[in-house]
Amino acid sequence: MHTSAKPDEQPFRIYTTASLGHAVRHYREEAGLTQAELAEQVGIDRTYLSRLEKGEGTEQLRRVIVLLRRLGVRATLQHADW
Amino acid sequence: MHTSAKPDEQPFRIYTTASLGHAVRHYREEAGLTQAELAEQVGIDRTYLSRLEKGEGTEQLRRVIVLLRRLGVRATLQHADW
DNA sequence: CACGGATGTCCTAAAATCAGCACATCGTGC
DNA sequence: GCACGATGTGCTGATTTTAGGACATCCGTG
Repeated sequence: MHTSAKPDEQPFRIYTTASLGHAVRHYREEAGLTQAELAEQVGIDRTYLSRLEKGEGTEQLRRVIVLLRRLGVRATLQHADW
Repeated sequence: MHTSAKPDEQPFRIYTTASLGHAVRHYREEAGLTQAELAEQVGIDRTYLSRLEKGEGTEQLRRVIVLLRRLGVRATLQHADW
């Protein structure tokens, strides 16, 4: 018990807004939150979160970042050319 | 010449819209593109890209994804809890 | 199968974003 | 210092998104 707590999970790769939605749902469920709870905690509407998870793709980045922070998820960017 | 081409770069961690802006600028410059060129290639306005790189934070995720794809950048999500 | 909680979806008004122009500023080369 | 390309920024209208309510659907559980 000195380095990592949940190391054995694959990161999600985000290609589309739909894949973002899947990831958010995964982390939300893992956190044991309902849509209503998470939405309220980050100040967005529940129906909006529902649509986001379904991948409607109209999200504003600012809201997504708040959402991820709340879920303890880190977003990283790196070269994909290999 | 068998595995990776540009392996020795640190990934960018995205905490805020400002850090996204920095990352986009980094990859754009690395690609040798001007704002006008990149903006035109992904179908957004140059002034909008300028503001995005400055971190104004009002972007829609859909546009950001197109931008990253164009720059050959991969976005990933993973647990940050450790 | 009735109930309750969670989620999906339609609709509208209200709010926020984006494009595009004009012009300012910054760097660099001459 | 001037010219020129690249970038920053204020502004406005047109477009798009979001909140919120209402209701449907789905799924466990008793």
